[in-house]
Amino acid sequence: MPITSFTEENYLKIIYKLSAETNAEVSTNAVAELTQTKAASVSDMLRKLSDKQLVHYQKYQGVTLTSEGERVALKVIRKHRLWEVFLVEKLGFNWDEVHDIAEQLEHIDSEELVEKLDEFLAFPQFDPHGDPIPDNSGRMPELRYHTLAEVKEGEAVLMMGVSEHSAAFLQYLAKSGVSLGAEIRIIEINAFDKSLSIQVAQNTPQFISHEVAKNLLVKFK
Amino acid sequence: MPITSFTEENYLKIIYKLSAETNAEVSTNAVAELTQTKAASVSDMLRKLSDKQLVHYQKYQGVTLTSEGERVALKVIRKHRLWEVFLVEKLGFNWDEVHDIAEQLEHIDSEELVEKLDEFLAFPQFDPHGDPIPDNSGRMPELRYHTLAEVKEGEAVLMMGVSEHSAAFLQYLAKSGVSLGAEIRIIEINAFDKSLSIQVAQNTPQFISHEVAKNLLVKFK
DNA sequence: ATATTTTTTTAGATTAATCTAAAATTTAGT
DNA sequence: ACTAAATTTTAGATTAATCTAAAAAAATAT
Ligand SMILES: [Mn+2]
Ligand SMILES: [Mn+2]
Ligand SMILES: [Mn+2]
Ligand SMILES: [Mn+2]
Repeated sequence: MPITSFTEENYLKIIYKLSAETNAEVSTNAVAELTQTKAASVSDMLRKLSDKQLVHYQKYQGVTLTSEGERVALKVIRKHRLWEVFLVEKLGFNWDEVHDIAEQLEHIDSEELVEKLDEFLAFPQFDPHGDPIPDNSGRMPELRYHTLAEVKEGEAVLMMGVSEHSAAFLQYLAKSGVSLGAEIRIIEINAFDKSLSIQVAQNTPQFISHEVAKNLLVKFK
Repeated sequence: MPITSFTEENYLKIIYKLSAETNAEVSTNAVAELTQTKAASVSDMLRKLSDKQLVHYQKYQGVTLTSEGERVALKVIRKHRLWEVFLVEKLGFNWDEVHDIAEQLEHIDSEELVEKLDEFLAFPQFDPHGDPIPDNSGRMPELRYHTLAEVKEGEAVLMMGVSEHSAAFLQYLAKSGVSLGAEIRIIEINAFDKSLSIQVAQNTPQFISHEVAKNLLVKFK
């Protein structure tokens, strides 16, 4: 009954994300990697989404969303992030446990449900990972955060989000006391491997790798 | 990843319901009517469910659930009813608006989600239509309610549920002030067509048809 | 500029769930 | 007990989403 299948919605969401990262046409292989399918399957699906006017697609030239495709993608992302807030705020899940469940809930088809859920959650602006939640017309703030890897010695910033969403990474952060809104001060940066000593809130300083720092989104106070 | 598809789950739920009503083998046509498919499609699916050991099925002899099939069906019914409670109690939906949404939510696959939802709702025993919610091992109370059509003139009963779940019927009841727990007194029964005059709580008496009375589940005080 | 490598598309199958039309079986009516 | 009617199953297609292998196109490297 909905116009788009679960599968089509997942493709649109992935094309949206890749396209937002690069601001360019998305390659068949890039989509195949994220959908966990083969390039041949992606080619088939792109032709189909193109027939439905959800993507602009020229053979061998990559794919971008049409405005209708983007509208659908943003609706799915809105639902995904609202459900994540519900799971964490209301049901008590940890932020590393909600992704797979939200991956299912994002396809539930009911406008009224989304609007009532939004209201029940008091119209949250961000999901548990700091990602902005599109409003019901698809708008969301352009966030211009920095990564912790860009911050200089001695400076203090606020933790605003993550750019890596794996459970392993999120669990590691939780164990390290790094949560949304926490203050992080750079004590020292190792000149050799760019690893850092940081202080989270008033805790004792700890070491983190450059790799970790690159995936932490922060803003200056 | 789950062992059963949405489609298979819907078939199992329907076989469970038909089989609970009649205490006998369920016919192919009966399943076809509720799944909104053709008998040929049902035959195919029954063979498949039988291969998966979820139903006992002998060609031309009807179908019943195996204990594993019943376990799966009860899990789906548990989820359906818990989500309905959530939609009504937490999100403010009316009891006639929740069925189609729960029909989707019942297939979300996460044990932890169901258990946390149950806890969040304070372990409800009944859904918004008075139907009992199976516990996490599939047990639910055998309810021996009567229909309002069996009650005699002058007697008063408590409204406990409905056996018809259409939006039209539920909206009609809501407009008539008939909700779960309400006291209903039979003022008069028309000897010709068995229509009744009833008083709900302290409201002014009103007429309802025998057909309506047959679909109201009540218990004596 | 041509050859090699990489990427992408097409061709041809497969699986799940459905359909229509025809055949088989069961049930019901005399 | 037969015959007719109803029910159920099978045969053969169709659609969505996927795959592997082969062909085509684009990108890269000498
Ligand atoms: Mn998804
Ligand atoms: Mn998130
Ligand atoms: Mn369902
Ligand atoms: Mn219900």
